[in-house]
Amino acid sequence: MITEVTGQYNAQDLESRIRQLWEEAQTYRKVREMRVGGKKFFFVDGPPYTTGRIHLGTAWNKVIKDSVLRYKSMNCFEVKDRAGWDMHGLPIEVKVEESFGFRNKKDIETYGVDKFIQRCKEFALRQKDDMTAQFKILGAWLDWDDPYMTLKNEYLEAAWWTLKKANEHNLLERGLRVVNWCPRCQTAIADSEVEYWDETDYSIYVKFPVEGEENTYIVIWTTTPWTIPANVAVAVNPTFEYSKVRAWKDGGVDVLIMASDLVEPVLKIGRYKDYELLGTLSAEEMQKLTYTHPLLDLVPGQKGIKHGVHAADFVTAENTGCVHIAPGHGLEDYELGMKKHLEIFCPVGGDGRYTEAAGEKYVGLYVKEADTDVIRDLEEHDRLLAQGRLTHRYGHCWRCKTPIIFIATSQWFLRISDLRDKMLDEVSKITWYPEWAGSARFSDWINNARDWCISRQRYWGIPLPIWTCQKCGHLEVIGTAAELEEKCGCKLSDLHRPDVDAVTWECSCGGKMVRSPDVFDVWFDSAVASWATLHFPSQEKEFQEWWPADFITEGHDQTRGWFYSQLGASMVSFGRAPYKSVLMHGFTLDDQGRKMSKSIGNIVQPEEVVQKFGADILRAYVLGANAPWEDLHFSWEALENTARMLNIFWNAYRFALPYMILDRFDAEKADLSRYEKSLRAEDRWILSRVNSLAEDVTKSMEEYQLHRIIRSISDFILEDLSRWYIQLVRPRTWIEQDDPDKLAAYATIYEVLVKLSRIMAPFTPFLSEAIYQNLVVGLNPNAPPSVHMCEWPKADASRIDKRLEASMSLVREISEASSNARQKSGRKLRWPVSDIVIAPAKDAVDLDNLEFVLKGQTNSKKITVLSPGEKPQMDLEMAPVHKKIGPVHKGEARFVVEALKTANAALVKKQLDESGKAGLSYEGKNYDITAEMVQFKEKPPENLSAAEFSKGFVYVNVTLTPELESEGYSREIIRRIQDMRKELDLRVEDQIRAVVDIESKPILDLALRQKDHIASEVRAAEFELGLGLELKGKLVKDWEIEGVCVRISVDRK
RNA sequence: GGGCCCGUAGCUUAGCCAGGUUGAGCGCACGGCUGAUAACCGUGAGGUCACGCGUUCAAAUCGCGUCGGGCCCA
Repeated sequence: MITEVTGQYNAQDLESRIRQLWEEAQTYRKVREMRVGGKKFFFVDGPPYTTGRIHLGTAWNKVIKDSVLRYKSMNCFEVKDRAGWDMHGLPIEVKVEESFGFRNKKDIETYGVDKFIQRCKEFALRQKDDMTAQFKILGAWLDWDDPYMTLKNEYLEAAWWTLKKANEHNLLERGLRVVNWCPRCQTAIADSEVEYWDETDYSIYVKFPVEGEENTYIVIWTTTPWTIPANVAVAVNPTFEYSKVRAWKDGGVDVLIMASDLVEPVLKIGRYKDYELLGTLSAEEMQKLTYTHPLLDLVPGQKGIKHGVHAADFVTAENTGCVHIAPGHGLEDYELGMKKHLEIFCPVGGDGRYTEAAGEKYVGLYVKEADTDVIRDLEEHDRLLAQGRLTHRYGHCWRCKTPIIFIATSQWFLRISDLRDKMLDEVSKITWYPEWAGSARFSDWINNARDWCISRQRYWGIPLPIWTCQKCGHLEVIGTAAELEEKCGCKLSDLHRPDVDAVTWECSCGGKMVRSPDVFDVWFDSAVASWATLHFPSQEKEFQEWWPADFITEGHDQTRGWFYSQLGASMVSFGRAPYKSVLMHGFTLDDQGRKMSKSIGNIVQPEEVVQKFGADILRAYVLGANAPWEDLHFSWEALENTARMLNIFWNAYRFALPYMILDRFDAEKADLSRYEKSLRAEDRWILSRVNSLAEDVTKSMEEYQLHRIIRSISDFILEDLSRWYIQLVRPRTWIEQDDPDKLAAYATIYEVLVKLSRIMAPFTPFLSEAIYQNLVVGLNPNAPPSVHMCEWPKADASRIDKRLEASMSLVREISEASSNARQKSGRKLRWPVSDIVIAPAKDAVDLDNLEFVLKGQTNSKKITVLSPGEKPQMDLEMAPVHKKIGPVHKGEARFVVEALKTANAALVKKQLDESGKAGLSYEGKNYDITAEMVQFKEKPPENLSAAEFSKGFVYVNVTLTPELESEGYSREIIRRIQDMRKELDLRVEDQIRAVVDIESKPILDLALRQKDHIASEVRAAEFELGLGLELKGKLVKDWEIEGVCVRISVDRK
């Protein structure tokens, strides 16, 4: 049985009710089970990091995922949908460190690595549970009971296995490299973990003394004075010309060498008064120079290093055109160093402090704080040409925000750069939404791909499964726990540090195999998700059946993140991309397009939105606000619009229920096929529209044009269903007997609502379910018990009638135009008009049996459609053309103009048409005019009010007749009695007693003509209409109709 | 310096891939409707579709360039 719903759409109540229903009925599990054996759809959830709180962006992300998966499931796909969690890495270490007040690695070691790891694990698991609850509130149907977690042994093995593969493919390498280094976390960090923002640093110009030339210097510039002790070379651009100048300043004279184009600005900065050019040097000649380190006496490590000049393309025409090279502290420096066989000198330790190699003056100093010491020493050595401050973008550790430094360290690398071309090839095979996400953005990123530093000198992560022999250097990469057991004969219950650190065995050379103490870069964890989630490598079956993934979707930040890391890991192990299609979505920003951040205080929590509006409204909003790949500017106002739209849908649903219940609507009556002959044109129209909607949504969904889906649905609900069909169908629901016309309307509404609930199910799953439960399960206990078990409603082509749809939209336009015309002449819609004339300009207007609809909606007695170009009889207006009248009639011109005002325009036109001239008279005098002296304009006659529509004009005849007036007054009275019924809170079927007293006799007479009609419309069993009547009953009210006082009393019978 | 995206009414946006009258919502003003009604409808004001050049019969849409914003890289 269908139950009546009362009150407004209350999303919170509805959603908690549905959530409970799903839980009790195990709906999610049953939905997934029923699709087993269907075509496979392998989705991999990009694992959110277990921060404990979801934010709007993660909410949007999961809503997209859920909508796609629900859609696929309704399309009978067997969906693989394990949720995933990214649980290792520095962010959690930092959180745990904070909770204990730890400041560095030593504190952790003192506390105990095993306990620290345990805390990290507990922390991650707790956060995961919190976040799961938040995602569930959104209605995200993923497999929350069995998610993949990067901290599980099985998952660790997937990473191990992958590294082993990389090694087999000769893509694993240990080497000295300059890496981004966080001196606080004391670990290498990936390029993608570096955050840039403005920082003010020193900007210094330094003089490097040229060997063998008195008082002569090469001038370099740097923003990192602390790297000067590590300087081993100078780079120059091979195409530049350099100058040697003698320059004077207070207290001395120097010979300086720098790029010719930069001499003047540099000397100005150095406050030199004057200079003379001594000669120029080519880059070739520059390279013959050698120089002495400016702080040679302070830095013992510099002894024995030969300092020369080298050519490098990366040198730009900025500053001095001579670049300070410290291969131990810069990426390009390092590469140049490798190429030119320079010393890789790095007198800085992992803690960011100088080592002994930097000399006793600097040892132990934190490099960022040593800048001033270095500058002072350069100054004392007379090697400082100038110093200043400069604000520029500088990299920071994304976790602890410490400015990073570059140092040369020994790390493990995957040789991704070797795979660049193959990767690009794979990228082109993937389907990207939007297309440019792959062809432009991602390809560009891959073009710049460098080798991937996968080692981190930390604790909470997947341990590197690399063991090396302490004696012979033999290297083994272990792929699984079983393999490790075999090697060492021991069994580990947990593969994390520190237990795994203790595992050793004897090398064939007799030496000891010891694990490399590093852990994986956390990006490597999620990189293996697509096979780890299939329990590979511990099981192979699932992997064979499902891999690679059909679909993934993440934000555009993942271009350099998960899209990339997955591709990299997959290339080294499988030589192909691990996913077939990618939807790249945007970021959630605030309403002004700014990032949501704590410092601005503009963060919106999804929880807050759900509390205020409910999950469905949040879902519909984020899906529909804009194209998925664009950034979403969150707006509460827009959210309210979405809420309004769904509320109207709710009202539309609610509208028919009382009538259906009253008429004992049942499964048999709901069967639309019984009414084929009784369907009205408007019924066929809305059925056509809902099927067109299914077609449109299907098409948009195939292209992941999610915003278009919500837009189509919203248009359908507001325009077609609420504003139009329900208005049309209303009077039919008031018919009292079991009339086929009424039943056909019910069946139509029923069909539309049921279909709509299915179309909306992937996007607003709660609301759809609630409506489905009532309408479908309520009538038919054998129906699928959830809307999410239904099949996706394919468009029924036999119901789609594009001609009818086109005609209806014309009818709507004409109807709007006629409202417009009525408004112009002050004729309310409640008052009928005798006729409406439609005058198309060019194309014929095809009303396709909708004349009846048009009559009803325009409240008119007759509709006339003219042929294209034809018009109703028009009044003709004339206007004088002064420019033409003046020269001919001269002094009497103004009389001609006066004459035109009173002349009959039609007659004048006739004369002009026939003879080319017309005679006018003014105060007894006659004037002749020619056609050019007058301009004619057509004007609708007084009784016709006109308005334009897309195909021409609509003319409404507003002439009143007693019949029309009588109807108008009766409708005024009906409406007021209905209003009073409402006030009395009467039920639709209740009968009343009513008395209407009208103080004006003529109007009373008009109303009396419709007395019976009024009585039946308001269900009045007793009805009096007259003058000076006694008002009796519960409710008495005075009204004013068209300036006349009307007193009405209403009471229940 | 390079790559990508974006720039449409006061605000938020659709349309752009596939060229053919810029469409909506919010807000504002006026009017209407009333058996869904703490709703709803109509009308009005408000647009150099960032700017310039080009292709074309035709450009918000395609191409080139400029400016502004964002993200990423260097």
